Amino acid sequence: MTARVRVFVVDDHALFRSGVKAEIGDAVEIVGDVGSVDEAIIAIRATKPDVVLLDVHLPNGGGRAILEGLASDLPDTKCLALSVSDAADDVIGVIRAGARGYVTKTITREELLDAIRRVHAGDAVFSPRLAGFVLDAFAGSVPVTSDPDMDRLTQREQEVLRLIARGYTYKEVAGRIHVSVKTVETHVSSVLRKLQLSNRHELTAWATDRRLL
Amino acid sequence: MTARVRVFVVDDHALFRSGVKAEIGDAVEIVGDVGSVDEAIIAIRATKPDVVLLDVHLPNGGGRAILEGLASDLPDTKCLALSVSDAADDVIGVIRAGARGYVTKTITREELLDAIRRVHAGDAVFSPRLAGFVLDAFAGSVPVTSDPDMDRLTQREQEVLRLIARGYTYKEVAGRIHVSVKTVETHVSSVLRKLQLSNRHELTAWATDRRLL
DNA sequence: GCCGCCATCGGGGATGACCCTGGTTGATCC
DNA sequence: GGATCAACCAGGGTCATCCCCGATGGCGGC
Repeated sequence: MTARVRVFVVDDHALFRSGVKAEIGDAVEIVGDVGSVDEAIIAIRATKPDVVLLDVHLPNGGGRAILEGLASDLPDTKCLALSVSDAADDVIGVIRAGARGYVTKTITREELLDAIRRVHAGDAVFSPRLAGFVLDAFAGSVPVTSDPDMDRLTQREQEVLRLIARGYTYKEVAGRIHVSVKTVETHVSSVLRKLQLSNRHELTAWATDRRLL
Repeated sequence: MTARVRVFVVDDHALFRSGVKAEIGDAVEIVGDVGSVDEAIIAIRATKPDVVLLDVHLPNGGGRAILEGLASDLPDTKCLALSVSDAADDVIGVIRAGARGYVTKTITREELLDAIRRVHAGDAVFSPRLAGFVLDAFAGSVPVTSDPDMDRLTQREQEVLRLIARGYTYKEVAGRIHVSVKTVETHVSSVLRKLQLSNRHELTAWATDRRLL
């Protein structure tokens, strides 16, 4: 560790930024810290830090807005998300936007320093429990079929549901499973009633939500 | 570590399997080891190990074939890929198929034991350098898109598009933007024509695809 | 043997979706 | 001043969607 890693801190709580500086300022070089999305994009472009510690929840778009604002302008600047949240959506969203790691604020000083060094070295760092979210989302992993709602549908109803949700008309579904349009209507009715939906658009949304397509 | 982790080893080189058993057999319980895809699927179903050490390159489909063969039958069995290859395609392929980690064979005994324990605990484990591949593929799988297609739509058309894609009826859209149903029809027609779509279902799919909702 | 559930099919009807051919207004550009 | 375009609106038609009422035959439980 000849040259200290140059770190930039983005968090809307000044107290938290002070804390970070006090805790790790001796081990890394804090080149700047701001509390808003707009300031962050400008200052990060200017200082070109090695690593950005990025709060996920910020006014005006959060950490994702910064990642998207920077786009891929700074290939040598890695972003490490640092958040109180361990919600899957937050993790996946910020990783999708380009963060190279995600750790929660419960992290210790040593763990944070290690995470910063590893991200700087090109590795990806996660609080262990969070990595699973990313893998699940990535594997497109879905199936885990135990769907109580889905189980209440008959085989035929599930078949029709899938086709309808993909946007086929009743006529097309009828042709595809070789029954009359009227039969398809009956099945769709049953599906809508059982799932307490009111039309095929809600059905599409329902299916998309569960990744049944 | 009261009960030892039950580990199954799949690798087409018997010598390597012997090596693994000799190295870590004292710290974990090796419940079986085989050298082919077919044997692996049968034996893993039978022994229900906690963790499967899985070689990526095997005759007849490799580690992916085993992951797909097991599907999600064994939710409590985690697979850790163990390979000589550090090629991005290998890493991504096997993770997509459902592996919970990927380490190279250059790993030390202690690191391997740690990886096994962490995978067993539900974490995801990577040789540091490889994690980047997964993130790249994941982030890259969704282009952030500034939309040339979208730009060809007028302001009003985009507004209508968003509402239609969310499943609102023409009447509801009309009420929401305070114009007549006929006007909505006109806008929808223009949108469908400009985007070369044939109905509102395709429009929903189009919008979902670009995450405009 | 009756009852319930499933899959199949039908008539009729109300409403929605989509297309076509029109029209008016206002802003902008040359 | 004419051309162009966005935004607005209308009539009329076809087909899709979704609901109401049925019906039949099969299959399994009690």
